[in-house]
Amino acid sequence: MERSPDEQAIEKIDYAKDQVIGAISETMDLYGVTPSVGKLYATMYFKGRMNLDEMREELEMSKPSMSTSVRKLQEIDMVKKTFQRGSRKHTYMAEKDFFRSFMSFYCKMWEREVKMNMEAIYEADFYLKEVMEDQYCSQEMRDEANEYYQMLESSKIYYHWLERLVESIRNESIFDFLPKHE
Amino acid sequence: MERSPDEQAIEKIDYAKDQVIGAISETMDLYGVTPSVGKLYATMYFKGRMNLDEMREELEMSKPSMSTSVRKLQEIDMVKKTFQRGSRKHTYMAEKDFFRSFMSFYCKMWEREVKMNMEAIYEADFYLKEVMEDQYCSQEMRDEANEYYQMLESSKIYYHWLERLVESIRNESIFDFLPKHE
DNA sequence: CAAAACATTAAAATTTTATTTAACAAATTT
DNA sequence: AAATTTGTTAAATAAAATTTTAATGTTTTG
Repeated sequence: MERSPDEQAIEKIDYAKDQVIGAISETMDLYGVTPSVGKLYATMYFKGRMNLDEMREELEMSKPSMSTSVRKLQEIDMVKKTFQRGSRKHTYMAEKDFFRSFMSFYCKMWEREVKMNMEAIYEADFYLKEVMEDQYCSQEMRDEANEYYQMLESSKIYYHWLERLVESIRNESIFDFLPKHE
Repeated sequence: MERSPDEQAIEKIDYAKDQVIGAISETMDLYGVTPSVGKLYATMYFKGRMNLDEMREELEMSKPSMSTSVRKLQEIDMVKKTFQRGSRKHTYMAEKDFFRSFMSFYCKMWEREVKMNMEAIYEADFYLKEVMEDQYCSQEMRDEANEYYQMLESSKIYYHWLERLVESIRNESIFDFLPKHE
């Protein structure tokens, strides 16, 4: 069975793409997505823009599944909705700049981590202080409260650092420290 | 029903701890662990060292469950095995320095991301180059191969940057740029 | 070295999460 | 405005992951 040079080329290109698609979707668990969502992103990475039917055909999955997957990808800014006139189908495009995905994702996540934990700490601080300052408590109780208070106090250093890390990513000053091109 | 100052203090301290435990375990999805693993870590965070039976009692779960949870936490360096003589039970201690957990976890993950994707890219490059240099292929094929090649080429910039980010965390030069204490 | 204590693995059960089919809603075109 | 196309939600199913009970292995102690 003879194959033309172009037919061989198609095979090679597909193989090349599959390698990269596999690696991307496998490492995308870091971004908290399932393998199939990862595979969708990686597939879109090699395509211009896609509508839901094209995704469904490419991944051989149902349309509602594509709908939810693409929304998850939009939430973490890895896919953008594109406005294509002419067709009335919604079209989407993968964010191809990994720096942007990185920046957007980790900033969001780390901000959430800081916010939730700081709120909890402030609440906890209030009650721990009450115990620490309560003259009618035993010394043991006040010591225990103080111990936890100090732990939380030192964890604040980390959360503030994380806040500044996010800031340095948002304002891109991180790239002064670590340039994109070395 | 009268409660003594110490009884009230216990309640307050427990409430304070629960706030923080809730926040930590809720945000620990970032570290790719389930809520119950997160809750175990957060619980251990407030205890000195614990053995499996103490964990089981505290979280009201089975022992094998604690065994697997604690192993997961060890894998991401958030829990260390401690050697306690006297008792023959294994004891474990939570890593309380969030900087260390951060550094260890993200370095490992990002290194894995770089390694897997770079390997895939090198493999892909090989086949894409073959197509690009094949004189018998149509121009369209060669162009397509080249297009993908360029995409991968530019993604390498990101992976190399990630590599340097990991390095700066490992050698702690990141803290020259962003000191722990601002 | 046998018995006891503890931890881990294996299998089963439960729960959760992902996916699909089917129904519904929204929008566009005729 | 009716009909058609498209997208999303809801309910049902399937798949995967977590948790438990039961069995096994390992270490320590008497």
